This record gives sequence, C-alpha cells and structure tokens, in this order.
Amino acid sequence: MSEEKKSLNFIEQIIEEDLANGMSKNDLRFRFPPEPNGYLHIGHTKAIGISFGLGEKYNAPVNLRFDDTNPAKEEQEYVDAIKRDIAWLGYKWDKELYSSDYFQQLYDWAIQFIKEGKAYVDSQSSEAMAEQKGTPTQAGVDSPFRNRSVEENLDLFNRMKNGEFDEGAHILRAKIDMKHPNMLMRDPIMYRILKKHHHRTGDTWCIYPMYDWTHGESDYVESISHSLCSLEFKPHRELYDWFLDQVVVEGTIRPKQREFARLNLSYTIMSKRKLLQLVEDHIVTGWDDPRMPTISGLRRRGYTPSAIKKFVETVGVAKRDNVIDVSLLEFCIREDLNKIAPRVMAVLDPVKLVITNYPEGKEEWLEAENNQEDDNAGFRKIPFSKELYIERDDFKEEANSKYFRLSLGKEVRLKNAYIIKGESVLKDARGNISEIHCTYDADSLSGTGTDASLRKVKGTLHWVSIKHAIKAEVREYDRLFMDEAPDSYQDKNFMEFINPNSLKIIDAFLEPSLLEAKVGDRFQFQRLGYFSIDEDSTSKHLVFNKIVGLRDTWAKQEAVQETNKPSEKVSQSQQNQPQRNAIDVIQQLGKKYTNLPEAKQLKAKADIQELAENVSYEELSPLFATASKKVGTRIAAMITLGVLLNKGLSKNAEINDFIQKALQDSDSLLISEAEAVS
RNA sequence: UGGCUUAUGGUGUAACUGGCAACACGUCUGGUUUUGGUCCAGAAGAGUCUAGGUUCGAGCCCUAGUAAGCCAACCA
Repeated sequence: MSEEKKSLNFIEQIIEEDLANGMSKNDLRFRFPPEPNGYLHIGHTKAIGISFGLGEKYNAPVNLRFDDTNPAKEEQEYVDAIKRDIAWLGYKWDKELYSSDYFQQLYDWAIQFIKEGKAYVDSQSSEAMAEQKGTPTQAGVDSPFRNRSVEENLDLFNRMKNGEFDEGAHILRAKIDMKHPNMLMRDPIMYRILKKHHHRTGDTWCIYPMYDWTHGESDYVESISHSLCSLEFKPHRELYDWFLDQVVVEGTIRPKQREFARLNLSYTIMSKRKLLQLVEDHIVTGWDDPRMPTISGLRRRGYTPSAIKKFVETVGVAKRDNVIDVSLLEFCIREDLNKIAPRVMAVLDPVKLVITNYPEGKEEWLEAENNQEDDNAGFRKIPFSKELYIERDDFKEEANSKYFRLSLGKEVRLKNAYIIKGESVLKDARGNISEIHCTYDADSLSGTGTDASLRKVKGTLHWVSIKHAIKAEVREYDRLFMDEAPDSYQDKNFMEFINPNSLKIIDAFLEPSLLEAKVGDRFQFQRLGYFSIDEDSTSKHLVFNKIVGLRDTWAKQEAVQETNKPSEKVSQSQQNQPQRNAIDVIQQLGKKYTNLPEAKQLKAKADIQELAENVSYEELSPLFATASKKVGTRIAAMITLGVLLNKGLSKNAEINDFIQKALQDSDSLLISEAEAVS
C-alpha cells in the first residue's frame, strides 16, 4: 500500500485543491460527452480514461452524455457503438444522458436571455455575419439587427421555433461584444433553424442549440463538478463561463471546465472525419477494420481492455502537444498477452522438413506446456511425425555462428520434441529449396530427462506435423500510414501516405489443438507473435488476426547488418561506443564538475588535461560563449585553455575576454582556474 | 497590428511547490532460457528553448526574446 508516492497530474491537483478549499467529495461528478457522429478511437480513450478514471479514484459518478445537438450528422448507430466500446473497456457510467434531454430547459433559458436583453435574433446571411465577425487580429462590427426590441426578438424566436422560417433565415445570438479579442465572444450563435429529424426528439424541434450554448448548461443541469475536455476548447472556456454566469443560481454546483492535451499516436490519424473517409473510400473494410485506431478496430484486432487502459495510464496527462510512439502501445499489449496468452505452434511460411531416420508412418503425441508464464495454464498434446513444416526463415544451407537456426551439419531443437541435424536439401528447377532432410536423435525428446534430452543446442524451432496440420488464414497487418504524422502537413493530403501493403493474407499451418478455438481467443504463435481469431472465422475456415509481433532483436540485428554491408555505415554503430571527440568528453566532464566531491574533481581535472592534448583552438573557442550559469563547462574550458597555452598558444582578445569574465564570476573554482592561466 | 496555451534525454510523463533532474517506452551491453520472447543485471542519453534578473541556492519565481499549437463552421 504505497500509493502516496504517485504524483498527481494537474487535473488531480485542481480537484485536490477544490477539496481542500471546502468542496465536498460527494459533490464530485464527471461526464464523458461524445458526439454520436462517428466511432470512438484510441484518442478518445484518453478522455474516457481521465474522466472515468477520476470517477473510480474518487468514487464519484460519471455520466455518459451524448452531445446530440446536430441532427444532420448524428445517428443511433454511433450511440450504440459508443456505448459498446465504453462498456467493453470496462467502465460503468452512472446515467446515460443526452443533451437533447435539455432542449426545453435550454429554450426556456433562451427566452429569459431575450427578455433580459442578452440575446437577439439576427436575420442576415451567414456570409454577412462572418464578415462582420472580423478576424483574430481585427475587431468585428455590430449586426444591424443587434438592437431589435425584446418584443420583436420574442416574436421572431417563437416563429423560428414554430417552423415558420426556412433554414438560415434567422438565428439567435447572445449579445456579448463584437470587439472582444476572443472571437468566440463576438455574439456567438445560440440557435439555428434545422429542419431535420433528430434521432431522439424526432420532429419536435426545428431549432437546435449550438455546442457552446448547450455544453456548459448541460453540465450545470447535471451538477458536473469538473468538465474535462481537450485543449482546443480552451478558448471556449470564456464563453462557457459567460453562459454559466447568466443562469447559475447561488448554492448550486458550478461546473469548471479544464483542458488537457489530446493524445496523438505516431503513424496514425485521429480525426473522425478522416477516419470516416478511410471507411467510405474502402481503404479499410469498416470502422472496426483491425488496422483502424478505433476502439472497435483494436478490439477486433485482439487488443485487450487492460492493455489499452495501461497505455492511457502510462501516457499521462499534461497540457503540451504530444506524439506518442506506437511502440508504447505495442509494449502494453505484449506485456498483457505475455501473461495470459496460451502458446501454440503455427508455421506461416512453410518449408517441408523430412526426418530421414524417423520411422515411416509413426506418430507421437508429445506434451507441450501451454504457458510457462502461467502455472495454471496446463499442458496439451501435439502430434509429431516424420514430415513437418518449419519456417522458411529458419533454415539456411550455410550460416555463420550468429545464426542459431537450422543449417546443414548443425543441430537445433524442435520445440517440445527432438534435436535434429540438417543433412541435405532438395531443390526445384528454379533452385528454391523444396525439402530439407535431417536426422533426429531419438534419445533427445524434451522432458524425458535423459542426457541427450538435456543437451544444449543453440536454437529452438517451432514446427507443425504436415499430416496433422490444419490450414488457416492469417491476416498480418502493417501500419496504415507510412509517415509518422500523416495529417500534419498543410500542403499534403494524409491520403498520400497510405501504406499500400498494410494487409497481408497468409495461408498458414497450425497445430490441431487450434481446431477448438473460438472467435476472440488470443494465442501466442511461438517465436512469431500474438494472434486472435477474427469474427470472419467459420468452423471450416479459421481466420486469425496478427495482433502484434514478438519483440525481435534478431530481425533488428539482421537489418543493421544489411545497412552496414554496402557502404560503411560504421559511424552509426560507433555512435553508441565511447568513441567521441576529446572536446565533447571534456564538455561532458565539465557538466558534472561542480557537483563532484573534491577527490573526483581532481581526477576529472587530470582527465580534462589529458584530453586537452588532443584539442585544437578551433574546437575550444566556441565554448568561450558558454552561458555564465554553466559554470562547470566554463571551468572545463578554462582548464583546457591552460593546456593549450602551455603548449604555446598565444593569447588573443577572445581568450582575454573569457578569462576576465571568469575572474569576475562568483564561483571560486572558476576564479582559481582563471587565475592559473592569467 | 490580436488573444490564449505550451516549452525538461529519441518519445511520453515526473521532480514532495526554490535544494544540484526521476520513472516508463525506445536504444545498447551482459546473464538466464527448449520462444533470438519473457525474466534478471547494467549502460548510454537532459545543466530543463535563449538571454538577463531575484536568491546562499532556480527546471520551478521575475523580465525580455524565440519556437510550436489553438482561435475567424448556422460542427462538436
């Protein structure tokens, strides 16, 4: 129980402060307010995690409120999908609510606004109004309708509500300030005429409230204490507060809007509009395509709720723009699946392996551990026979000592089975390997405890018995975009970065135990990665999605070797070796110099003096400009200068300046070094 | 000639509210291993955007710059 160490994010700090200032814990209440105009994606998961997470932390209710003020875009399908996704993540909302529940209350308040002279009906075209609104750097001007009488406004608004006007003929605006530096405060629109069927209120209304007018008041009606949203709503806060000022009654909970930076993921896009385009252009098969960053896509891909929650937790909450590396998401899912996914064997790119000294027709059912990370996972039987498939990548006719897999004359272990030795290969007319022949050591069977079974060999391969193997379709996914930030360019469309090879369909061979697997089951295909059964599967035709590969340091090594071979890209690998310029090392020593105890300081000084022998004046002189507060670096530079002067360097104006400034410093170490050279 | 916000290793987030920068991912070593996975041990990488200032002491406070993001939909 050592939770006190965990630091609070800035939102938690605000809440703690409110609590300290007398707010009752019972008054804490949050909400998640999606617009039902698209599917939830991984970015929303952050917002969900923040508000629902706070609810869990403080044991406070969290409402799910659909922000459904625009019937032109919103649909029941999205409501259902959103509820499904949040429930799947494992969060429980207190009440399921809709902004449309408050249409009447909002309308009543609007009437009150008109009566108090705080709102008016404008009857211009949207173009005219946009022009009057000005620009961020230029004040707006008042509408000619701004000073209509209360009676006229009331009459017009009433007739708007009754459907007497066409869309666009009139709107209701709050009367605030057309010269306000915040554009949102320049008489924002509260209502527009929309003769559309609403998924909940049907045809009851033909005027619909705008977001700004609706959101804060809905929070208020629900007694939301903290209304958390992403950063782009920061400018809206002023208006949110202005609207609240007009209606909040003393002694009630006044909601507080606070903003955090939204989540961005490298190599993906987060805009609902753009995601919709991928669906409509059939780049993907739907919102739940396993390549999509939607929650439903991740679910179908095989991600677990706990991995996603862990991810969101790890990412943190702050106010600066960020791009999270996908490797973190992958880490979270691997970490989770490593503990829970049963291991099985599957061969995705088969080559036939024949064990020449294994009896014809013999078969054995060998014992295999389901998950060595889980003591309760148990064991299963897998069939072994003379003819197997192994991975094409797992064999090379000749290989160096770095290659741990099968090659001619070398031994490897077949996982859960025997040790084999490569003997010969058969090739087809084009020279491709069609069969590998090997011999096995009959005494080496896994788990028998014989000396032979205990022998250590370099590599272990996964395999599957040809006769017993079941065929399955495996869908392997790659990132949808080839650019790290596909929608960050003004001059390029994100569609230009679509990865044409984001889906690869593979005919794979699996061990027969998989015949019993059900849709949604997740497995580790040993040495390959994590896979889950897709809902397209039938009893005759299994379909797997690759969730994520295993961490693969071998593939990485190979890639490095490749790039290093043609040209001498040695510099890259040297970068990590302590092969640095003397001056850089000196600078480094300097950084820590003032923090060192005296004995180490002396050693550092000696090191610097030694290194200084290999430093030219041209390398040193830039350090003269070091900021005055970086005392350590200046000391190191001074010591180095001493060495150069000793070697016959003559002083110039630059050097004298540097020394003079050091002599006037407050740091005694620096002064004494400066005195030593002056 | 606007307003608001942000700035800490490659990435993300910390730093007990002023006491010489920590955690996670990633990278690299080494060990264990019947998964080149996991696990274990370790390393490299940041004087905290710049320049001043206050202070015994600044990533935290002040001033001035710089850079990035957001704001002109009858969208949310």
